[in-house]
Amino acid sequence: MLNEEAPHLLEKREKKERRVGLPELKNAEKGNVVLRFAPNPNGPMSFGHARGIVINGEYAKEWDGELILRFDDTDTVVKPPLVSAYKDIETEAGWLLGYAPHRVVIASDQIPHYYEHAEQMLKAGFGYVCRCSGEAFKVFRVDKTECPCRGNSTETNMNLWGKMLDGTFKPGDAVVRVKTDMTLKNPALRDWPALRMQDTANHPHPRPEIGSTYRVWPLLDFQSAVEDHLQGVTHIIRGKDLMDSTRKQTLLYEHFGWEYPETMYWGRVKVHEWGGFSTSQMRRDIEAGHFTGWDDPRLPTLAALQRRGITAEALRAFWIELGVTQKDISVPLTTLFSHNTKQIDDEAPRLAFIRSPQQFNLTGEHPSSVSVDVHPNHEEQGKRTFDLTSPAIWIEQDDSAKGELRLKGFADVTLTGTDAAVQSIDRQDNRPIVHWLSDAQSTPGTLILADDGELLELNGQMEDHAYPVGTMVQLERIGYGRVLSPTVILFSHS
RNA sequence: GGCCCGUUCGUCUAGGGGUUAGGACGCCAGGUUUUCAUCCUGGUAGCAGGGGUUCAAAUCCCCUACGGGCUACCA
Repeated sequence: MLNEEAPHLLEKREKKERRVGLPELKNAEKGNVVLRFAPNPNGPMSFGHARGIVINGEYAKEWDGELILRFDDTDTVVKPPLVSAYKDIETEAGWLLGYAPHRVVIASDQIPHYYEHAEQMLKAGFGYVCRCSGEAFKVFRVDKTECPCRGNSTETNMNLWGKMLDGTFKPGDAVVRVKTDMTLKNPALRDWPALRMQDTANHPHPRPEIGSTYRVWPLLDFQSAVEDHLQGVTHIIRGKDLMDSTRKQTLLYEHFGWEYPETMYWGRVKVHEWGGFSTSQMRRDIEAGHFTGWDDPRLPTLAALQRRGITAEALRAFWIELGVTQKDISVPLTTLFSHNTKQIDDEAPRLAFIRSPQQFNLTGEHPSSVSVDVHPNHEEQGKRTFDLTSPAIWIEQDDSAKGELRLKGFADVTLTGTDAAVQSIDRQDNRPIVHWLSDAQSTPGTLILADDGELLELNGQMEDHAYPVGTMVQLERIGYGRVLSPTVILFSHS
């Protein structure tokens, strides 16, 4: 009866299930999904790029689809590509994804295709060569009036196009525009520029195989639109700053008679601990020697994060959790670190590092050696043994001020002068438990930490170990770090 | 100036007409632990503001405020 009177009351219940993971991909067909991630290779990737790779990559995996890594390297003057970045980005993408991108496309290799489509556009009459300056055209755009070039005949357009190609025109003399409608409500869409000329004689494309070969280059909206069609992209997921780009490209797709892919957008992300870093600025700062390189731990690059020991799994979990909301957000790095802790803690061997080490001499009755677990939750990882036949031990200065201490895993001691008198091997009271080292099993070492824009090198006493470079360890009572050498550890996070 | 997008616990996120508004991080309390780690248990706290539609609004509409973006011969 309820079913007849008020069916909606019964239907509601199942809608309450909470979604886990990424939202549903609209109009997706298993095995027939093509996504792409399209960075400008003007430097290695930074934290924000990871979102593009992770989100697109996860959808590709989920739908048995393909992920295209596309280098949008069509500017040689304002944001010139960095030759080494192509390879770096591809490697980093593979690391982050856990699989190699299915296809790699380099826009600068595709120029002939873009020319073909530009000519097709000119011949079909939905594009024209515009000889107005940028400033002059801005007036037309604001006033909703058509520029005189808009009325060019096909012959005129083809003639002018030829002059762009053969170098009769110089950069700034002419651009190819897509005819939309100068009265469109959104000024950003009015007869937008599709191709322009670049001074590749003085600003050759950094890829030697391209160099100064082309004078005419497509702009992002045109290049991306044509390439997405050529590659059969079905879904575009990118930042919402490109929303108007979608609208421009949709107008072009209508001219060509193509169907525009499904789109999704994410909002702007700021990381509380990092201000605004731009790839171009980082590149200048590195070249000026302000940073040690792209993997300088102070930098928000993927290389730096990887060097610090942030795992690809943690990065993926982090971005998947943020999803694809269009909200502009500001997230703390601690969220990423929390994901990372979950990834590494179970494996990370424990190690002692004594900051501001003070040496004491053990006195009183005690065993000649003591063993503690490599990992408290995993006995199978073995023991660390400290030889105590020689009395020298190390304790952190801050701890030594406390006077009465429990040396972790060993004994209760009382500090007097430079003596550490063993009072009891068993724990007798609730005095503070501190980490310590025997002089015999330790050497001077360094803990490097990136703190508030500074690179600090903390010297101290490092427990001897044979872990290979790259091992993530947990420094007792300090936090996680990555082994850079037997005596140097790069602090990761607490 | 024009146009576009957004606003749910401190932070991030789920939910998109009827929910005790769920989860994660953080924080607090307790437990395990010879690390201020990990792990477990519990607690804390939220629908930007104002109108409207509706029996019913966090959810739909309008306005305002705030945040972000585009309007480049950058991507």
